[in-house]
Amino acid sequence: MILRTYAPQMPLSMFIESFWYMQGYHPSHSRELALPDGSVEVVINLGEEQIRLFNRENKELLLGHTMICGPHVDYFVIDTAIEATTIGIHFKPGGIRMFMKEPLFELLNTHVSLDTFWGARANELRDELLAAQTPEVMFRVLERRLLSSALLPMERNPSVLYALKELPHSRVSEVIEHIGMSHRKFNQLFKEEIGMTPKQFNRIFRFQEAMRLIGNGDTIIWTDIALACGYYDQAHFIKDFQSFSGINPSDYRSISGRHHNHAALLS
DNA sequence: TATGACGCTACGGGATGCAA
DNA sequence: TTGCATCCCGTAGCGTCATA
Repeated sequence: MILRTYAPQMPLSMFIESFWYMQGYHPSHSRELALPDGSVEVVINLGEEQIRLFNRENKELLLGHTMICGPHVDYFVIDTAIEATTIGIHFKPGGIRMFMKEPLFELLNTHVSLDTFWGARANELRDELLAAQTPEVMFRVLERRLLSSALLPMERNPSVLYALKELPHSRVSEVIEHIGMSHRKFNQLFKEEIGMTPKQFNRIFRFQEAMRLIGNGDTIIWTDIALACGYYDQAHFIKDFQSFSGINPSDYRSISGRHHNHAALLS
């Protein structure tokens, strides 16, 4: 399998975590659990077949060759059999707002074809990527295309940036009080920019932190993981983990895959 | 259009039980 | 002892409505 990643330069780095390219990923399992991380991803399939996913209710979603994976607080399932060659843009929380006018909460827990928002530009981008010879050239194509389509001025809302920094270890009410907005106004702004409520973001961040610790640890003591991530105890940690992933932490540890946000489904 | 008041819901704190 | 599951209760978070 070939996997390449690239972190774009300023000013794109304010909005985008990384570009990635994957070729020849043929795992033994046919489906993969994708766990919520609160961010948005654009995925472009460079192969022939359409992108195929399944939501939490196991409902099939066929999405053509390009899609936006909206901010998720739910898990979904990827059909790995058709994911032969793909390239993607991993946005920072709320980062995609620089490239679309619509409020991000419309994309919560959804996948939509990229052309819904980008029109003909979506297919033009895919055509240009198909013509590129190497992943490095593709990354430059993405960089150039995104820079030319960004909404100006390229800057982020300071209140939302402050909240993103503080929410993981502060109460929502404290953050809102410091910003000096009414809770309703701030929640509306946060949902438009990030796609979910401040509390949902807080919980997702903690869930992500737990998965990172599980991935890094040789011997796992679940109580330690729970406390380190800010859960009151192991019981609440498990409950939260199941609500976000549909599986319990020990199962996750035994099936976690190519990335801590992905886990192989064996049946 | 923004905000205060209010009520509902979901989450967090705490306790406990069961199985391996 | 550890991991998982469930329950109860108080309250933070969030949505709705009325009002300025």
